[in-house]
Amino acid sequence: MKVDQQTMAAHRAAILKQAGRLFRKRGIDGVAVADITGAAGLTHGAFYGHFPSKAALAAEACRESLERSAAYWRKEIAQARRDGVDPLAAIIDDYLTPTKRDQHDRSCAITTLGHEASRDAEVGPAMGSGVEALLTVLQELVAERRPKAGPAVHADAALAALAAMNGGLTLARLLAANPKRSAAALKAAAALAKRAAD
Amino acid sequence: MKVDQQTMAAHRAAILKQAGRLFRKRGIDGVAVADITGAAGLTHGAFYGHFPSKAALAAEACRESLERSAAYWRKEIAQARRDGVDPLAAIIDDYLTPTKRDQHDRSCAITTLGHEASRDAEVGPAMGSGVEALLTVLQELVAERRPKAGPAVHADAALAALAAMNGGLTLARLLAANPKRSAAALKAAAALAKRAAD
DNA sequence: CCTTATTCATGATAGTTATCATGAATAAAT
DNA sequence: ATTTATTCATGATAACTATCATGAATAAGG
Repeated sequence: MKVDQQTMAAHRAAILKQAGRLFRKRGIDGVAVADITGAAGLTHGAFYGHFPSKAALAAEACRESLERSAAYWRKEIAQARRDGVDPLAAIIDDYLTPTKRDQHDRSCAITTLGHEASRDAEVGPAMGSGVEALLTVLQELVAERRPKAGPAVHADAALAALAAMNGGLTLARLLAANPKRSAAALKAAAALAKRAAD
Repeated sequence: MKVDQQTMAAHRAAILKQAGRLFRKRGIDGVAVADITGAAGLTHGAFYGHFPSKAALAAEACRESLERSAAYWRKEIAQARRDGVDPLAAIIDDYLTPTKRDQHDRSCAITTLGHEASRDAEVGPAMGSGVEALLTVLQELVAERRPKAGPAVHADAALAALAAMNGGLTLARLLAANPKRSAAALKAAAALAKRAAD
């Protein structure tokens, strides 16, 4: 049952999208190829026509997830400017929301998949390039705030801010059994991430 | 082939130790029970006499790994005091070392296992209690530095510092393909973690 | 000593999963 | 319209792995 190129492209995109969602939710090892194709409305047989292996899909899904996040950040920035709000604070606060803490499949792939990715020779580097996309966005915002500082300073501030954001989300999840502590982790990490830019 | 209580306790400890090491290196899903018992010098048959399930082992290994880290931090603190060095800076710098970045099996379990753990109802809370052990150590150091501030401030600073440390290690690993960027991540995160305490 | 309880090794078992093989259906090309 | 190429569904296959069952060896207790 051959399908036209358009639907085939849609199938591929659906597989990629569901992979991004399911991998974040249950981890790469926690999801079977059949789960992904099933969520995309196909059967497992369709898979190997689109991707050479599960690892290749994981690599592409990780990169794509992060690039999608970067694009989302840019939208948030534009909205914040319209609202007269600090764009960096808007990004950070949205990243460290209780909602995102609880819905793994909608939160940053660095946090949910970072380590499973960094163990894999194929997936790790792919994810690294996605990380750079996020850092670029942050770096631009830092540069705007501190025009007198050099690019190295901007780059370091972006790295530090993202580290605090990512770590804060991880801690908040591990402390989920104690809601107050978990909320405190989100708040403290957000505050520190903001300081990183100053 | 029954063994005496002492060797049996040693076997159990060996399983736990190897589990901590292998889980950090390859992830919980990436290690088979037989791998762990094998590394401990036993066969898979010995396992279920010591632990009711692999998940139970994972929970205990995670908690134990972090408590071991907390104990290690206390030793580092004592040494730093003898050397007249800032204890907090010593801990942070040691956490964010290139060596620890590269040797996953010797680094902090929060970073290597945090998300695999937080997805599991049994392992996540066990790890949360280990996280609290680490936070307690950091909080004491912050309290020492800022005696005038209240305990809530100390707690927040500890959370923020650990977030930056953990996130910095994650980023450094994902950026490993680019050594300069990776090193910059370690450095920037360390600097920010130190600021968290001030 | 001799009995008993127990630890570990060996060997199933059952379930899962990545990947491959085949064929039906159909888009695209002629 | 007919042929060709290709996408997806169905159905293997071959590993792998958590866990259980059994038995040999032996520590502990009498």
